[in-house]
Amino acid sequence: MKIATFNVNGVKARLPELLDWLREAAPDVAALQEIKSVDEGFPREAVEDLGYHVETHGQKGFNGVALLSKRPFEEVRRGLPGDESDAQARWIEGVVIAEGEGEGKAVRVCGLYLPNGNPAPGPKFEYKLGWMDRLAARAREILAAEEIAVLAGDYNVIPQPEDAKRPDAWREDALFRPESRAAWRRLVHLGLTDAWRALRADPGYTFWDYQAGAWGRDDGIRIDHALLTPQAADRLRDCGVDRAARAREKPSDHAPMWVELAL
DNA sequence: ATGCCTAACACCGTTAGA
Repeated sequence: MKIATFNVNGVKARLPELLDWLREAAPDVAALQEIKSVDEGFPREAVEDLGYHVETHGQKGFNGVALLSKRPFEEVRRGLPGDESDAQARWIEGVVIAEGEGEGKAVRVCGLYLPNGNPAPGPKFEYKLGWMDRLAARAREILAAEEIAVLAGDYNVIPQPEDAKRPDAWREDALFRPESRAAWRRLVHLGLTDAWRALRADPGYTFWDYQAGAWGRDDGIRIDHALLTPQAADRLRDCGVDRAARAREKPSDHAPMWVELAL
């Protein structure tokens, strides 16, 4: 089962590129971030025509997440628990039953768009760190359930210096500040596996700024991640970044990242 | 030290992204 995450930077502006990628990469499940659309504005029919079930959690103007799956969703939850006053659409999770011999295996897929947090310090940075605390709390519950689960999305965290072409340029940035990286480590150390870090030694950048020719110089950062519960990590077979999506004429500034689980 | 791009909203610029 192939599970992918893709920050599309506007699903309406990115529709042809999204559809081409879905056809070529053919993920079984895809988590989308920054759909920048309300639920009613999501181009649902075009995606359904490719054989996907669609679940959205959108808002007006910015943020917004969605889950796509070739198999129907058994259960969907919208919004990260822990703060009733949080109106930002950054979390959606669902369960799909993997195809296979005998009884199918249930896989929980959580799609997340972690706050950017700039400028730091400041209220946006505090929101980011608070959101990461709530993420850890939800991760603890998921780990306790001992499920096959994947937490995939735009984490807006550069975990380590080797995850940036120019780490010194990011030292003061909310994506790389010590507080953000410490919160990332607290999350992973609950018992999750960073799929890329587990399988690969090469950089695995997933974001290149539109500005200053970052893509042409491969001046990227690795901020889109898939974290796996032990039950999922046991089944991890492969992972990748679809760099071809970033090389297109009208790309998102992120490339899709995916994991393949043996199910 | 700042802008460099891009998308959305709603205007003919501002906010947000990272």
